[in-house]
This record gives sequence, C-alpha cells and structure tokens, in this order.
Amino acid sequence: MTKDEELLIALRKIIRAIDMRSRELNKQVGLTGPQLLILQKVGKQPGVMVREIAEDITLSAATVTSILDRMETRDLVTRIRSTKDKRRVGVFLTEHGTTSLASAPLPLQEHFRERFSGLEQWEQSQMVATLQRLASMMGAENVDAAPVLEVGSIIGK
Amino acid sequence: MTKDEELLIALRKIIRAIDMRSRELNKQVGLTGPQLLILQKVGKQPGVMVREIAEDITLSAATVTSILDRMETRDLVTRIRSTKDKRRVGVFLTEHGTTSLASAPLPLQEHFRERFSGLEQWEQSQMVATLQRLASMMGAENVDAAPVLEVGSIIGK
DNA sequence: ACGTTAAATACGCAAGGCGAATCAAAACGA
DNA sequence: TCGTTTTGATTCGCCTTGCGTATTTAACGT
Repeated sequence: MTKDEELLIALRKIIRAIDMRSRELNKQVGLTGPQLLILQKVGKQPGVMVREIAEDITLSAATVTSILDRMETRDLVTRIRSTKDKRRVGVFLTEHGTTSLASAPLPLQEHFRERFSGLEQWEQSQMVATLQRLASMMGAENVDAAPVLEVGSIIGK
Repeated sequence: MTKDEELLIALRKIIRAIDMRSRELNKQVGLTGPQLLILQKVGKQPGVMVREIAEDITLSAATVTSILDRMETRDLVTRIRSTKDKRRVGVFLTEHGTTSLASAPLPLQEHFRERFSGLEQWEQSQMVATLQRLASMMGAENVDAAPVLEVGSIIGK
C-alpha cells in the first residue's frame, strides 16, 4: 500500500468519524456539525456577514444560506439586512441561539477532546500544523498558480 | 482560537477538498469516493456479499444497497443472487466496471499527489502517521481493545 | 411444520453541497 | 453623470450519502 493510499484511508476514517458525530449531535440537540460551527462563528462575531462565514468554514455562499435557513426556522439566528450597505446581511444569535450555544456540546467527540488535550503542547501544535499544511496542499487555487516554469500544465490542457 | 478549534477548521478544509474531488470524479467518470471504495472492494473480492461490504466500510446495509443501485445503473457492477442461499446476493464487476477500476483516476487530486510525492520520505511518513493517529483517536468503538499495556485506556473507561 | 432469524430491498426522509441564474445595491470609469 | 462591473445574498434544481423502519424471501432450529 502506497503512502498516499494510506493517507486516503486515514482521511476517510476521520471524515466518517466527523460525519457520524454530526449526526449524533443532530439527534441529541438538533444541531449538526456545520450548524454548530456557524453558531460559534456568529457567537464570536455578531453581525457577521454571510460571505465571511462562508469563507471561514470554506463553504459556498449558497450552502451557507441554506444552512442559515434551517437555523432560522429553528430560531437559532436572525438575519438583518444592513441599512448602510443594503447588499449585506448580518447574522445574529437569537436568545434561544445564545442559550443553545452556551449549552451546546462541542463539535468533536468528548473522548477525542480528552485524548487530544492529553497530548503534549508541542504534539498538539504539530498535529494542527500538519493538518493545516495538508489543507493548503489540497486547497486548489490558493496555491498561487505555478508561473511560467510549468510546461505540464499547458500540455495538460 | 484554541488548538482544537484550529484542528477542526483545518479538517473541514480537508474534508471539503476531498468532497470537491469526489464530485469532480463523479462528473468525469461517474464515480464518487464511496463508490470507488466499493468498486475496489468488489475488484479484490468478486462475489462479495452486500453485508460484507457494509461491514467492511462500516455503513448500513441500506446505504450500501442504495450506492449499489446507482452503480448498477451505471453498469459498473452486477448483483447475482446466490442459488444456494437465495437470500444472498453477490456483487461482481461488469466489464465496464473492471476497466473503470483499472483506469480509475486516483481519489486524490493530481496536483496534491505531485506535491505530496515531492515531500521528503520522512515528511510523508510523518504526515500519514499523524493522520492515522488522529483517525484512531476519533474512531470510537472500533478501537478494538487496546491490549494490556495501555493503562490510559482502562482509566479512560 | 412453524416460528425465528438473517439478507437484501423498498420507502421515506433529512442534511450537506454545488453551480447557475437572479436581483439588488454599491463601486467604478470615462 | 450615466452606464458597466462587481459584490452580496438568495433561489432553484439537482445529487449523494446515510439512516431507520418496514417488507419479503429464504434458511434454520427444534
């Protein structure tokens, strides 16, 4: 098994674990992972724009809108259109959203967090750094477009 | 921002990148990530039962059935009911499935693979190791019974 | 022979996601 | 100043993963 196969397998396991966690959360408190993420973001930065949220958690604006729809019908957030710039829409927590956030379980499983926080500081940092690196390696475009050098990309087209 | 928040953000980016890749694959060759996984499984073990597949990739039988439905309409696999035990259904690759599997693009993006293979050996190993560790930290129950050595796991329970 | 259990499917449902199209408003440019 | 772009958000249509809960068909135990 090659290294990148191993990498993929490991990633799939991780993805699945996170997905399961999300479903579990949804059953328990009616909040899926992505919803919780957004809730936290709004909690930290009331009035945050939809665009900002989307960038933050790297989802399309359309997706964020649809998630916000669901959250709004559950009375977790409200959207208020800016009067200054009427294109903008700010997202705020409702009272219910605030209390939900306060009592919300964390997006990651408890037992994971315990294990993670049990690691040495440097190990945690190293882990995060590795993931961030991986993320940027996978992130398509943000890796500024190989300049002239690359012949392959031209041929490839 | 705490370390585990950073971790989660990075993970979401990675997940998204993989998801995008999966969609891309789907458009190009009609194979999503999970479908590819199943295809590989069937390739390795022709005639494998639905139940076995489900266990293997830890999905419900219902889910596997629905994925197989899609794969069958795309003529990637066929299902043949056993004559011996008529409850059982074996899954096989079609010709098209076989060639698809052989020529299947890799689950990871090309440019990622290039970058990844550009890393030093030790870096690759380190990266994979980190992910595997993460996966096992997240994997809930399937962390079958850390043997005696591990004291932590006992206390942890 | 009859009830129990196992394998697969059918059915219904929800969420996350995307792109393309649309609409409104702001910014820009000449 | 008046078009033209650009930006922010939403709507629409569509797809997959994934589950739970029946339902059917067949094997098995006693």
